[in-house]
Amino acid sequence: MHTAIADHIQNHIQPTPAEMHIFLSTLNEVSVSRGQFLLKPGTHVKHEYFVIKGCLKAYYLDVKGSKHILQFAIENWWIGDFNAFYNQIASNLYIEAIEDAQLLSINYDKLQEVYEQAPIFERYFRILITKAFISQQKRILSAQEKNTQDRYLEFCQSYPNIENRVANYDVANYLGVTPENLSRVRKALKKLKLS
Amino acid sequence: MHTAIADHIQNHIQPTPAEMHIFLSTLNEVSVSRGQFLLKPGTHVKHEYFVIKGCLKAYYLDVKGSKHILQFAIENWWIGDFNAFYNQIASNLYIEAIEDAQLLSINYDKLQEVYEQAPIFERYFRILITKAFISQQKRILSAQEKNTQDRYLEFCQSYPNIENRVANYDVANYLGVTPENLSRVRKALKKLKLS
DNA sequence: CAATCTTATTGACCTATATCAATTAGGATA
DNA sequence: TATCCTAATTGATATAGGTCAATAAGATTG
Repeated sequence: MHTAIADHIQNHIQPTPAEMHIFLSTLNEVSVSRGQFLLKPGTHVKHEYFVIKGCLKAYYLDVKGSKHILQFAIENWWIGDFNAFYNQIASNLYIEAIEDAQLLSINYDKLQEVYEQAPIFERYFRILITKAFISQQKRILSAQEKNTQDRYLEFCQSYPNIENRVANYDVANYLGVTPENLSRVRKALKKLKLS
Repeated sequence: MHTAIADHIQNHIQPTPAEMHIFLSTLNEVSVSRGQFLLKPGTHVKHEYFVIKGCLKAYYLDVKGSKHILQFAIENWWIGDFNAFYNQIASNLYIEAIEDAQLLSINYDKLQEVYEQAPIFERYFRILITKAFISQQKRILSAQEKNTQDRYLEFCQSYPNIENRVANYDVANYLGVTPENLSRVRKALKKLKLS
């Protein structure tokens, strides 16, 4: 039942069976249907989530009320409001299911206990956050040095088949451009492919 | 001599004196003068650096040869090519001293030993990278939702007094805008202050 | 299979920022 | 202090992408 996350863990660290058990026994199963929210702004963030099945997005609304997508998550990704979770403050994110989703949640207090009892999991999360940091850095750079077309192509490569799972307006939003602009870029790309 | 970093560590974790000793004894002192490089592209990255004194910038050149600044570092900041260090691959960054600088370096292999002998330091770096991740996320969002003027004001707040230590063209570069644009923004802000 | 609702596309126009080219202002150096 | 040299500013113009409004194309539902 927890094989997906056990595999994910073993791809990053080598815990003993006892340590693995300590971690896995803290997890809880959660399901959300398409359109439902795992988290809304103002909530005290007690959990982070590992995606077993489905697709979700994390976003917030800025002062002008515009939406900004921070992250998509599909199978084998962690999703959450890392800032609010880490600092144990109220969330300012929405996490919404784009498809019906099954997840595993980890509770903040229980995670602190895991860190005491099985410190190897400090390493697991250190590695995950390091990877997230690096890929986020690439996102900043990409936004600075590339135009919409190149960023869209890059996005399609790093999230393969995502086009079929995520609406174009959400992709546009993630890239920080308007749906209209993305539409024109996609049109230009189609033309290129044909010729 | 190592009090600055010992303080920094103690602000994040509570190691035993023995653990602290293990960590501190792996550090080496490094000095670079203004204009000199701590790291250049193509180098195998063996170290990350903690700034005791001075100011540095980390940047890279994109395919068109344009420069992009990823990070400034001043006293009590860590700086390095985290991607290359973590993955133990060749760097693609320049790290250059903007002021004469004194640093402490930590070696990759020695850090792995520290992790084995004093696992509490997994936590130290997990916390640091988490904070870096969060502040980087704010940088992405800021670039998406704000114009140059608001981003410049935000920058001045998060790096206080940096104006006196960093050239405007480097600030502009960090913000992802041209020096000309930043100059106009600064002019507009001066007018506002006067009236 | 209509009717309705949502998403995507297209067109016309606008704006923030980039680009290119001078010019000015400060620091460093002789 | 005069001379360089680099950084900052200013002006004129170009452009990618935004905004607003109108269709068109898919989905979804009764």
